[in-house]
Amino acid sequence: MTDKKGKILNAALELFANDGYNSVSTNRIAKQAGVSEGLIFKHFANKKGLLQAIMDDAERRLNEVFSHIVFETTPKEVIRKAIELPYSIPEGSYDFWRLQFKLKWDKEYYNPDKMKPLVDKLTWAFQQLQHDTPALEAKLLEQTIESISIGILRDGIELQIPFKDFLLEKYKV
Amino acid sequence: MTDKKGKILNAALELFANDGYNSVSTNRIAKQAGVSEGLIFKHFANKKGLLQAIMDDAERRLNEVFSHIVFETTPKEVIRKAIELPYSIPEGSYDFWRLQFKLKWDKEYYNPDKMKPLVDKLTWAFQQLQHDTPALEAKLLEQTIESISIGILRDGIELQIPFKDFLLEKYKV
DNA sequence: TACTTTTGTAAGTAATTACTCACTTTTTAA
DNA sequence: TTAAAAAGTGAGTAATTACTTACAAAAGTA
Repeated sequence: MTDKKGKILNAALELFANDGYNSVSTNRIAKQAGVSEGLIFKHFANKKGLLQAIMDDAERRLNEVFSHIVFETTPKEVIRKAIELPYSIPEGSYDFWRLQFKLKWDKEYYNPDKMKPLVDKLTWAFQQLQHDTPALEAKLLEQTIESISIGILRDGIELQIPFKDFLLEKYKV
Repeated sequence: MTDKKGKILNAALELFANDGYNSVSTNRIAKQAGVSEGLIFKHFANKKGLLQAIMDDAERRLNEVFSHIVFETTPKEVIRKAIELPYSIPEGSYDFWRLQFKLKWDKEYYNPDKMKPLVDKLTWAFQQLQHDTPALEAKLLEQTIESISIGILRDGIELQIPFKDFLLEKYKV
């Protein structure tokens, strides 16, 4: 039980995240995973299927992340947890999330509705707090959270730390 | 004087912006440009040199864009013009700017200092306006402007229109 | 004019690509 | 225990890749 399928997935994830899907050959994935190239095609129909397997995980993980916020009942807690979101990404999953953001530039995988549960909940929160344009406030905060996430995934968390308290104070949460 | 060099550059720009550098073959570029593949290598040392030629243009264009803001003398005008920046991107140059944002995920071309002139000027503006943490305010606004730009380049300007007045009002400019 | 340089082409090239196939080893289950 | 299924290998393959080269047309220049 050496879980070579898992080794392939991990190798592909790391390489795709760092160099991009098209820059990574199946040969390189096999070498990094320590398996024969043929095995990749036993477990996944083709190279795209390998990427798809990674992407299938993404929706699950994203909803898991959102669930902590969506089930929150007080508006201020919703906003606070949303701001804290990027800072709670485990370092071990940086590759995974960096790949997700990278693929947002890929027509095939870009889906603007992925963030909808978060935006909807934020809209609700700003509505509760009597904001004039809750939908715009929500979208703005979502974009800010995404920007911070991108900063963390690209340059590490240190540079983004000051933003946390700055935002918590700005939104008074 | 058919300017085949220009045709190559335009074809490469469009294809790189839409499909990504690594997904586009020199063969495809030549076909799109209506030239022989060999001519690409007469004008540009190699495929990377072709991308580099496009990138060389970027710094010039970015500084040109920033110059309108940097020479502004009143803080409110600086902030207002910064917010209006994404909305003034000419449609004809969407491919160009989309490629720039896409390449931010590429270690070879990512340079966090590219936005420094804008951030510096915004910091100055918030300082003039007596903000407690002008550097953080500036970085936040810069990120917002980037997010809006990305939204425009990816999905078109319509969805981002409401943000313009929303932000101008929020920043009271 | 003549000659040199630049611009252009078309047919190559070796290397790499995603993927297949014949085969062996290991695991599962009746 | 045994047979079938699954996991795994390594040597293929045709197509595509970035790039070269030999040569022709056009443009610049004396």
